[in-house]
Amino acid sequence: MRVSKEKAAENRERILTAAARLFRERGMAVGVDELASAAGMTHGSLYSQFGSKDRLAAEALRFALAGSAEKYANVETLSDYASRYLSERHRDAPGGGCAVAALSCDAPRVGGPVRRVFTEGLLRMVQRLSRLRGGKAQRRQEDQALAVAATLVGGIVLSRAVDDPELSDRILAACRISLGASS
Amino acid sequence: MRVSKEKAAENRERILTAAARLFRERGMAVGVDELASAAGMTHGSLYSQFGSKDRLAAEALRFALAGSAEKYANVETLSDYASRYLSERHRDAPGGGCAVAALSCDAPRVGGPVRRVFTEGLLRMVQRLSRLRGGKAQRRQEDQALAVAATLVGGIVLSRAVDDPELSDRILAACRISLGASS
DNA sequence: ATTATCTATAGATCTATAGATAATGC
DNA sequence: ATTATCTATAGATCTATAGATAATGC
Repeated sequence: MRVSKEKAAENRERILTAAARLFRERGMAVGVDELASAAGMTHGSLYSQFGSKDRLAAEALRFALAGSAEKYANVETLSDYASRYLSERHRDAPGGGCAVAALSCDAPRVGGPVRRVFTEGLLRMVQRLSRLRGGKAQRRQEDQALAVAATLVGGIVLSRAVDDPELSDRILAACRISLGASS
Repeated sequence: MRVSKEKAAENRERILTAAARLFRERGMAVGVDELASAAGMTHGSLYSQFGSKDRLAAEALRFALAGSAEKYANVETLSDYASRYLSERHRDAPGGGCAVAALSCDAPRVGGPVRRVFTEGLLRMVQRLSRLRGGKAQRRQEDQALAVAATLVGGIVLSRAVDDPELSDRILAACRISLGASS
């Protein structure tokens, strides 16, 4: 049964919202059927809108990255950025968190568009970080921002990976301190 | 057809060797059938030896981690460690490289034994790193080593994830410099 | 007429198990 | 007698497609 253009666009956004969460929580291992039912639809509909799981993943990733960029738009210092990024809160909510961190290990294993969008997302993050830095030469700033991004992503990824909560907290704290955040 | 105890142990090691490589290359997404055939066996045999895919994964991960620990045993400075860990060579050979980096995103999604072994592997890496550091208080040394490990893992993971070779090289170089390695 | 959605299903693949086979090790 | 391995298969799940349905938008 066909729905209105309006309604269809709304459905599309509901799919993207659900998919952005599920892909971040479970990586590419999430199934199309679950993606569809999480958005209250059947997978058939999802295929007629996106064509393939990969294309949906690429769009959902773009959607997720845009949301994160917005969240960090008003951060003014590297210390603030690190405090927020390397927080227990961020660690415990991967479905709403940084998609670069969530999909960093899946990215090399998937092809084409998803990887492209991933790379663009990382670059945006690095450019944001490099602007928080002091007034050195721009190329040098960006290089430093790349290393900062590695510490951020590595820190949150490892804090989620270990099965010892105390160690997990310690990882976050150590990375925050290493990046000059207060605690 | 039964084989000798000797031959069976040899087969077991061949399975572990193949599995350690495949799990690092493809994460938990690799299938039991492929694991078996990469070791020149059928999956039935693999099940009678390991019981489940998860148990095989845990053993293969332990095997992979032991191999990496050995590789870095004779490294004497953090600078050397970083130069080797964050090398193009390591990036381009995930199947033989650090299993902590290769499975860091899968770890939070798998349960029990695999995650346990992963955590132990990270701890061993951190202890190794903390001993390369100067003579500060031990706890503080370990905290710094945690941040160093995050930069190492984040750096190699991101360098593998992006689809731009030049950017990939830049990530590695920036992290090496950030950790005090020469180039 | 167009099209968003659903139903049904194909075809592949995945983990796991049961039972047969055949050589070892007692 | 034990057991490492293989064959065959169960049962679930996965991605994808074809065709029907029914409401929109012209």
